[in-house]
Amino acid sequence: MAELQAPKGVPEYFGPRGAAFRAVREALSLPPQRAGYGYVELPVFEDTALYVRGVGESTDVVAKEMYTFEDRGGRSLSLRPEGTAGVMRLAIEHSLDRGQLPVKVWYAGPFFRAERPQQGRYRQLQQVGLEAIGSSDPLLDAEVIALADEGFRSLGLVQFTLQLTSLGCRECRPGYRELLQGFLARLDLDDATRERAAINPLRVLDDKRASVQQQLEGVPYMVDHLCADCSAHYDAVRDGLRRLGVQWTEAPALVRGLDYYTRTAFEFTHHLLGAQSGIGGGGRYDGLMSSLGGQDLPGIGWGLGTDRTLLACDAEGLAPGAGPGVDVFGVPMGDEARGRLLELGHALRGVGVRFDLAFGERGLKSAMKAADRSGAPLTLIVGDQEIAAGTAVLRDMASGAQEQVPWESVQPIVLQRLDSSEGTTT
RNA sequence: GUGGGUAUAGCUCAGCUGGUAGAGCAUCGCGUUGUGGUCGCGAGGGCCGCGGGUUCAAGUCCCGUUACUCACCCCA
Repeated sequence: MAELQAPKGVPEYFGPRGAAFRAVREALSLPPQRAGYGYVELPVFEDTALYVRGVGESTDVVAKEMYTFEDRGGRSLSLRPEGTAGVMRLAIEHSLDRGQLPVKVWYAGPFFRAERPQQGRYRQLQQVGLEAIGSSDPLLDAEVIALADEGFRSLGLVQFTLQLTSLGCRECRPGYRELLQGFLARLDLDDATRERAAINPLRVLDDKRASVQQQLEGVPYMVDHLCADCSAHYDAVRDGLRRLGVQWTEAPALVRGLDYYTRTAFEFTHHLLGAQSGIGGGGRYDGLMSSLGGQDLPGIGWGLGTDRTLLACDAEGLAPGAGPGVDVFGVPMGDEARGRLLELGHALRGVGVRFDLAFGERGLKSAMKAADRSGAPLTLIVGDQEIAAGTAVLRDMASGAQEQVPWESVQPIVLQRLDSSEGTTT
């Protein structure tokens, strides 16, 4: 056991796993990029008050899962537990809300929650997120949802469901909330649940315990008590999803852990993941910006779990980012050959060929072994004979076929071979 | 925060009723001259998580502790 270990609950990715992780992140962030979302790089920590006001004081995320600390100036800071609040702050601070609307941004990176770790639940979790601020068009909701769906599908995932509901607005939610609290008050619940029912009654709906679920028979749902506007909005969202060919399941008991959600709320659930099955989720947050001191602009967004999406890929037998890391591997015999291959490789990289080289003084055999392990389809072998003849040996690793190539024509020939074997990537 | 499980080689694990440690994979080398993947041979690598106890003797039994892990809670 190593003396120094990574902090508890922090996943690390390296080797093929690192490639897979990166591939997942890219796949999830590609749809937003193609839809005109701009990249934002956000701070990893913010003023604690931002999360208390934005995410909600009563949420578990803020109440007991934040990494909060004081800096040297006595300011209370917190590692970001989610991304939306930070984007709102950035948009307000830099007056993005005064410009072209909607403001569409995406981001990716680590978030932090001090939870007890388990499969798919980490203290440092990775997300790809997106926010669209300044439009309440229900078709935007549909598009936002479709962009998430597209990301998952582009990885080859199919064993997941989109759960969809509407959480109402400040007009219809209070009435429903009272109705629900009235219902919950008559149930036999433990203290903790009773308290939750008082603070955020919606939360009780997705309690997984059978003892609670049995009693929820006949509970009123928000979707059945939407005001006319919310109801029309929800209909239009569903219509948009139909146009985009996105399938969903009505999930009236769906609850989001963050307080700011209004109207459209959704979650992507993977069927093969066990307890931590949510691979992404989001929704509308029409009152959030004004509550943080900005204009009263509506917004919608999502966060997709990069770690969990990778686990979902595992579960479905998918291997994102697999394949060789380089196209050509250099096998030198002798110092002069190594130096020449270093130069040649540099030039090859310049035209987009991925190249690696057997560094160090090693024998041909061992260098060939390294070439094999690199996965490169082509190997360039150079020794004294080749130097004398002004050539290099180009070996096709799959077939074992070798050819003498004039030094000056190595580059075009390599490009041609890579092109014809079509196994190239960027 | 609440419950359960597991800690032995880099990785995956075996080690039955206590007798001072094994396999597969991986790594490195060899199988003669400048050729990888297959095959054969060999080598390196372990305070058996940590601390205490029982015993002539503990990887093995008991207690504690720490870490990991799964589930609840919560969420990505």
